[in-house]
Amino acid sequence: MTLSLYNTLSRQLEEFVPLVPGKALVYGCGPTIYDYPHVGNFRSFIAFDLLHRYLEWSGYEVRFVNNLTDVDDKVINGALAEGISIREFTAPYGDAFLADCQVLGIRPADLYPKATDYVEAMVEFVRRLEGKGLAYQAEDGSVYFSTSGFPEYGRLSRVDPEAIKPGARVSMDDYAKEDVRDFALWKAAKPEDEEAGAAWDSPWGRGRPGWHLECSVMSIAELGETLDIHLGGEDLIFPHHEDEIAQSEGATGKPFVRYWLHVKHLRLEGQKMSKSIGNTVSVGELVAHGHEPAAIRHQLISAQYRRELNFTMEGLEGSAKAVQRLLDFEARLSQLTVEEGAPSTRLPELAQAGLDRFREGMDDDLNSAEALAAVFIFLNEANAELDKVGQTVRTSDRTAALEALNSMDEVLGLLELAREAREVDDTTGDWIEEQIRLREEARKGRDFAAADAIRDELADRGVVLEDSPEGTRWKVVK
RNA sequence: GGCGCCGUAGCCAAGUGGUAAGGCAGAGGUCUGCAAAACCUCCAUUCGCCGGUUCGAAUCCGGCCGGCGCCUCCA
Repeated sequence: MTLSLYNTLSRQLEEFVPLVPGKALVYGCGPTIYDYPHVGNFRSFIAFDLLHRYLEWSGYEVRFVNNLTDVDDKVINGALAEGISIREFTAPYGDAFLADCQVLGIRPADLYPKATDYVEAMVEFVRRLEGKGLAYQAEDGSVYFSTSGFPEYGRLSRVDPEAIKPGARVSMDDYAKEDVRDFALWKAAKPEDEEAGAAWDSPWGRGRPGWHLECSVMSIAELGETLDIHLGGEDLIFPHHEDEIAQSEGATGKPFVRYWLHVKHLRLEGQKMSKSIGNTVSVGELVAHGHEPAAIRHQLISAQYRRELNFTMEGLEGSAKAVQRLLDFEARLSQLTVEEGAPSTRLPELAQAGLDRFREGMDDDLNSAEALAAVFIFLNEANAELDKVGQTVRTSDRTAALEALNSMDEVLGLLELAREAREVDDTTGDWIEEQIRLREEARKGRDFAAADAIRDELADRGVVLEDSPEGTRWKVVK
């Protein structure tokens, strides 16, 4: 089996065949940093991360570029409102995005290009389009893409070019362009743009790049004229990605992107999450309310990226339990007693079956729900096997089980986050061990009230004790 | 109006022609001083509704009902 991806361009599942064998060039449309990101945004970025991780897991050499859009209308308006430059205005939002990425265990991209660092290349790009007769400067001083020169326009979004006519939703009044479908490549600077530090010199006078142009130029600059995979939220299909294709292919004459993947928007408690409804929730807010990052990540990957997913607080509680269960399973495996001569178990066979099922799920257009199920089926069967065979197993059996679990987690990224959240410093660890010793003495003296008091006190601090024939274990719970 | 998606148990969610994964919640049991963890058993004869195709459909086709997205800044 090989990886299949649903390509928005063909509206079909296609086998992933990269341009250069063994390598994958991936571009993710990142956030416009005009505000703090919310969990809805992170459904997309975690989907990007799943692809990033899975490609690497599958042996591809991946170059992953995730841009930050730091100049557009919203950025400029925000900067003006605060009386600062766009650079000052966007900095905290860009930092917040990267910080939340780290909180959720998103593997860093190879590069996070900012649009404002590529303005020269953007100007060059527009000149290139001009040279091909695909760009014109209108009376308002802005430069537009000439859609009529690109017959393929509309192929991605399947919008009928003829259907886009001036009407209720698209007004021609505000524009000097020749055709409603034409879009700005370069916007002539207004006094406000100058004030916000969002204007650059160009052959067409002072101005700033158009939003769609930014992604085309950054992706081509960093990945080449044809890239393998371009990611984004479903809202970007039209017009953003449609326009990217038109510009890019218009300029280069080459296919721009081989696979277009779009992530479905997240719902929150059954409702669309949006700033206008006022129901957005940030990662930081969730964490502040005691929800651990691993649980947030779990819920965000509990459905495949292309399916509807309803993010709920109830679901988050369930996700936290599921994460704890993974952790308990790992702890159980780690604490097994190993002995070379121990009887063989079904562990290696179960581990292999789990990995196979996991791969099958992920190969099927990154079906993370299926991949997650594979992990839990393995967990259930391995636990049952261990209940049967007891505490002592062969070294190779334990290793097979642990390696399978951790291998799957290299893609899911849940255990690594959960472990991190439960780290305890040595002093605290020693204190906990001492409490356990005191409790053990009380138990031996059959003073269960004293023993339970110690256990309760630890529980209040998030430390749960588990008695077993091998002694008392402790764990941190979230 | 145009393009598109979805409707599976209390909740979340796989499965897209061969007789319903997984997670959470719930009930009973084993283990335990009691717990915790784990395991065992149970928890949708049924997949929005109605027709059709088929030996066979949650899966294909048609109709209806319901929910949602994009078309406008939005991951």
